[in-house]
Amino acid sequence: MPELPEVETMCRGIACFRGEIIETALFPRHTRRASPIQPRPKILSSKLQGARITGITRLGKRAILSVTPANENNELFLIFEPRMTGLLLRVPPPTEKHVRLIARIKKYKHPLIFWDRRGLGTITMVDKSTFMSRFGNNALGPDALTASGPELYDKIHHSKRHIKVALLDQKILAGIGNIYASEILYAANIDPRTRCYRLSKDACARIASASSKILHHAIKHEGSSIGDETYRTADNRLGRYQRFHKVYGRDKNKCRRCKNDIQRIIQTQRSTFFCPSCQTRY
DNA sequence: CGTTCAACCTGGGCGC
DNA sequence: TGCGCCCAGGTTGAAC
Repeated sequence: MPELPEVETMCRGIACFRGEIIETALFPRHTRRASPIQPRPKILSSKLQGARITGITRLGKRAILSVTPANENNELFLIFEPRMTGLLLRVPPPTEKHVRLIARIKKYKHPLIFWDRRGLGTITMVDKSTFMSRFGNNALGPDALTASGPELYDKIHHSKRHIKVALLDQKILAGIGNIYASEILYAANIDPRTRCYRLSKDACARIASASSKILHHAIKHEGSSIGDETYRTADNRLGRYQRFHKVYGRDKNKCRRCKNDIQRIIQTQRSTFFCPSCQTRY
């Protein structure tokens, strides 16, 4: 679910907790352990108890809380990876059933909650050096909100992959997922099946600029909420950017620009939406 | 080497 | 109604 705009909105929604102290951290049910570096709930609880939240930032599609444990000076990083259905909430969750973390915050009536229906999301904690090696510039491309055309061109001009598939690769640009990849390519007038090496510097500049524009616009409208058990803001409201989608989920509808049919195709097992007449293939 | 694919999960929607 | 199947915003590591 959450891509860059949704995770950015979550981070802004819980920004009030910056500087505050975590009283207790409970893990009421299993949270998937996707990596051996992921500390067990017991360890997480003890590190978080009494810790101060010193920063709340987004890195690609992850939300990062910088925390300083009660009896330590070193800063640790608590990393939330929502994947498909994870939410960070500061109000009561949609159901109690899928609550994965309850962090009581001093001075606040409601705790910080990580809620995840499908349970594919992860919560991990690392020190600074592990953070840099796992999530630094080698592991992640430049942020899709601010990346430039030349940066994108450098990353992809040698590649045979379809541009849509490359945009989903977090090492190329960080933050783009399946919804915004389709929307960005529509805005840049580029067919998602175009091979990367065929894209000119100018075309890469159009993609970078469309990426920045669309993601900023989506943040302004607090992300995209589609379907029922869907993305919510930290105070449990729906996002509104789905109203602005030009192609995603609009197959069998008409292109708003040219009135031809929007098409849905499958690329590496995932849906891509585009307008064959507005988006040119190079 | 670059690229693709199955697996990780739950639950809603659909056809029979 | 109910069952089985398909599908969904992401990431990873194994397989090709």
